[in-house]
Amino acid sequence: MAERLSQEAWLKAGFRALVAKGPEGIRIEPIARSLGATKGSFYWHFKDLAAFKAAMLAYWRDRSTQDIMDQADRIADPHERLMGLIVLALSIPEEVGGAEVEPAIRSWARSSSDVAAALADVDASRIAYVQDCFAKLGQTDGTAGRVFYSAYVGGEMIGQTGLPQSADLMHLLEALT
Amino acid sequence: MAERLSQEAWLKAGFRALVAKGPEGIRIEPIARSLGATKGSFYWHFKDLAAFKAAMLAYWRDRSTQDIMDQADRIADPHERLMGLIVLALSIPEEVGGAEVEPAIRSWARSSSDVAAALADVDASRIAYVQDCFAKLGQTDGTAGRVFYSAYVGGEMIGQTGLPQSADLMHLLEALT
DNA sequence: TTGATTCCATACGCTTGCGTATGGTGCATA
DNA sequence: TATGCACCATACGCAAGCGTATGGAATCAA
Repeated sequence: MAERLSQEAWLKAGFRALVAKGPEGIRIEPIARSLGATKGSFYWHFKDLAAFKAAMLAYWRDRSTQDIMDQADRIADPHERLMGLIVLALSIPEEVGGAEVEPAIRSWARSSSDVAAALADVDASRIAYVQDCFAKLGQTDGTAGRVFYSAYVGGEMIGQTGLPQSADLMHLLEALT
Repeated sequence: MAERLSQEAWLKAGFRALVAKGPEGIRIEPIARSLGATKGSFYWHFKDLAAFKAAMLAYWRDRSTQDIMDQADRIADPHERLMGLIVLALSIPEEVGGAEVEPAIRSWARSSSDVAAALADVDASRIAYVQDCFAKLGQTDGTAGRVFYSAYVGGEMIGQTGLPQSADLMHLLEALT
């Protein structure tokens, strides 16, 4: 733990703290200790705590929206695409904190309007994307996408993970089409 | 704001702080200021911060589980009961903080294992109750209850409130039966 | 080798909140 | 009216974290 640290190493440690302790866990000195470093390193890489949090948000946003949709876009059939979306969304790589990150960010959004705004954007674009898939399947009333995405988010929040959740979502997908 | 304060007044102020600022908003001195009082009053009514948080948790737990189910139990028809449950769950009285309290508690659970345990219990008993209603409607595979409750929780977290959310849940109820 | 640059540790002052100790005020009861 | 108790304010020491200032080690260039 004594080697040089990069910005990204700090950011990942920030997400680890966020997941483990919640938004109030994002504190400079405890994170520094978890890295075997001190504040000196932090203030070299980031201006202050606000800049660090903004960098975390940008880091998460870049990797959790467009990436997944780009992958899903390669699946032609809308029904298959929705099923693929479930798998993709539930298998977030561990390097950005795994599936626990998103509920943690959803918590964080409650105490930061910046995070709330970013999350609202992400939610809206995801819902639009899912709704578009449902529209191609003949569901035009506009509720199916929201309901399906709500079930996904709710499953995340009640601690359901992995196979059981994707099975439930598959079941819901059948019921909605 | 200069009159005598009760335990309940402190608890309600605690929930207001929780909703407004998140779990880290539950701090003695800021809450005291919001009440126009000082720590002296707090430490008369509560042993310390941990006891205060435990009291908040008990307060919420008592009012958000059994109460709603008792009311719903008075509706005989399972289908009508599920629809009534939606209305009841989405119209939490403002005196305990309104519909915002539950997402806030869900956030809080991420940083406190006590809260997480209480919330898991509440979720489990609600899912069991909803699933029982679905069972009476012929849904015996056990996923409908979880899916329906997930959609409810997800709608809460996405920031959907009031009429739109209940309309979506009604729609889902039709699709699942 | 020497100088410059990058990266980090240490030390300091400041603020905020926790918990305690102690004194004061108003209301009840005798 | 006097006395006791319930309720609260004030003041203190303590700990933790933020941001800054400054010096030192490592690395690369010239």
